[in-house]
Amino acid sequence: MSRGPLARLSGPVPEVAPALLGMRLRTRFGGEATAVVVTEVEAYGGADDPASHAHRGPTRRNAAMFGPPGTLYVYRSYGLHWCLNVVTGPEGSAAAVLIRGGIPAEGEAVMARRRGRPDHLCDGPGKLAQALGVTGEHDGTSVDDGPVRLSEGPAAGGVVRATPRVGVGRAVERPWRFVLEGEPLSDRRR
DNA sequence: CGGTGGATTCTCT
DNA sequence: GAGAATCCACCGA
Repeated sequence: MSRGPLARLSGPVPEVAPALLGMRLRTRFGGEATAVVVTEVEAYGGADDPASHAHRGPTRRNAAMFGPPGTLYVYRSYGLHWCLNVVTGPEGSAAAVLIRGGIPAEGEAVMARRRGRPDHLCDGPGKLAQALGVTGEHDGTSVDDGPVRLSEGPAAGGVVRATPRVGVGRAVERPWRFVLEGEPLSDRRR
């Protein structure tokens, strides 16, 4: 991966994460395409980040985190939800960006069907993965040429706000959650 | 080899 | 605002 939209995946993860805001995340399964524009992300480091799944080194679950930039890392959360991350690399460093929220951009009806409701389609990491149809079977695939792809989104004009990460007790001093301000993220507190 | 708790979400009060 | 639902990787024994 050397050029194109994915080139911005290279660099320190706290800098790469906000650069993903405004990008388009798209899936297509069985002829049904869905996509969102990313509006909320969180950066996670590797061994140096006590809040990261990779903090204690490679395991079977987090193996994808150690892959090259653009690798998808999908894990199960609280036993029932899937959460989707994009590895930023460099390979072996296990840095990744958790996609926490977005705005429906394509296939909204399909997303609503998968979610079982017409609203709150992707305003949370578990909801976003469900709406896009992303599950553990996509863990380790590439957002460059896999079933889940990241591409240039609409011109991003919003202001980026940085806050502490959600649900993370350790390393609270790192404001590694980034939100595209002014977007209709409804009732999200925190 | 069993207990534990999490980068969450939904429903009900 | 609180509690339940529900899985499995990880840790301690």
